[in-house]
Amino acid sequence: MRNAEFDREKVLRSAMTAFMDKGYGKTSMQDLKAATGLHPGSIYCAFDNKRGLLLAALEQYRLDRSVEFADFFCGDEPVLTQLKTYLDDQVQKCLSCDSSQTCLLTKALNEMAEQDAEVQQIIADSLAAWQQALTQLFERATMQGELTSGRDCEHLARYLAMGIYGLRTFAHTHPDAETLQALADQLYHDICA
Amino acid sequence: MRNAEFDREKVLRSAMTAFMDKGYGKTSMQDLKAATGLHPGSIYCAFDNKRGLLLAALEQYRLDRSVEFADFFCGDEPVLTQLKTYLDDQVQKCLSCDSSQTCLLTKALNEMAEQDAEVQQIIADSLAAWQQALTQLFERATMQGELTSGRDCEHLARYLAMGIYGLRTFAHTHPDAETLQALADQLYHDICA
DNA sequence: TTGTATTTTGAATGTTCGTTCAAGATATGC
DNA sequence: GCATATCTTGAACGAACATTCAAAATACAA
Repeated sequence: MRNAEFDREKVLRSAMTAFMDKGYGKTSMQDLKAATGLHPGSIYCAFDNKRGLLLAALEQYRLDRSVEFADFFCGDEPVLTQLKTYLDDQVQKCLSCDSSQTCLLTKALNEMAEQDAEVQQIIADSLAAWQQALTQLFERATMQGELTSGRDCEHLARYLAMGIYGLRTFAHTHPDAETLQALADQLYHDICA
Repeated sequence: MRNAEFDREKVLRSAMTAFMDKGYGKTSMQDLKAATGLHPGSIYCAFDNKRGLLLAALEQYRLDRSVEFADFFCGDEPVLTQLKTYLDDQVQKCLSCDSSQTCLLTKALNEMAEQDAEVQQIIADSLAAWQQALTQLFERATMQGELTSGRDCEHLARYLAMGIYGLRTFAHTHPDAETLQALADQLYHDICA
């Protein structure tokens, strides 16, 4: 006879950035209360517990990133041109100071791998879906003659994923634009040339 | 009038693996007591506090890795052959199930970046030293004609570092030998060919 | 307007944490 | 063998934590 008052997506996005800021372990319920505007009881009512909120946030993150990804590759420019734009955007995200631009999936993966098998599996599934989308991208590029045929698209996708993971970690110690852009450029070159 | 009874290096290596297992935040003093065999009071006496123990462990880790690195590149084979061996060993470490083979530096960096500036700086310094060693490797390879001259050795080193960072994260979701080896092989090829 | 099912609220709970400290143990110098 | 400086021990501390719950508030159906 009464509906929840809060906006679920807004709450989840707030929780996302809170988790990205401090990591899951160091984000207290007080932090989450401050970030989401929800009192502890409401969080427990809606998401069971802190871990449930993380799971929901991970799912929302996957969704948001999936939409963002589609936007990058919906135009009618050559696929590889779109990929270059995508990579440049990754560099910009690495440069951004605010931590809401880091990847929640890899952050949580690094923090909780081997501690919480279920969370690890959920993250692995999301990352696998991303890699599959990258694979389809290279297949499209091959079909349109942008890539010499006969190349292993799945391998290319994995290599690109590895490069982006590495770029993110690298950026933690070398957050200057020139260096990161040079690395991204070489990565693009090694994959597409 | 009385010396400490424990072996400092052993204690630090135990603490290292404890931190690598659970991460800094989730490793409790009880865990550290169990891992090191030292009672809380002794830890506080020797390292001030939990954070001090981390700092000491990070330093020991840097030292250990530095020695290990030198061992890989002390022979008289071609530098690039040694590098290939080094990379293959990285793959093996990624495959190893026991978490004591993960990199304490990147693990701590991912966990504490932007939360503890001093720790971040110490880690960044260690990683920078590693990258400089890689740079010198490429310079040696160039001088010995294994690499076409005129290449930017610092850029090569950064690219290799990025690749290894990425390989580690990638391994968290795809821990199979073939895939990782293929990525490492391509990384080697892209750098040395 | 009234009744009721549901949400919101925030104080209280029990647990676990990092840290401290005083008492006990022991190696070393005399 | 005695004295003493140092280390070891582990119980105890307050703070912070995730979680619970009963009371208050509120939207909706009738």
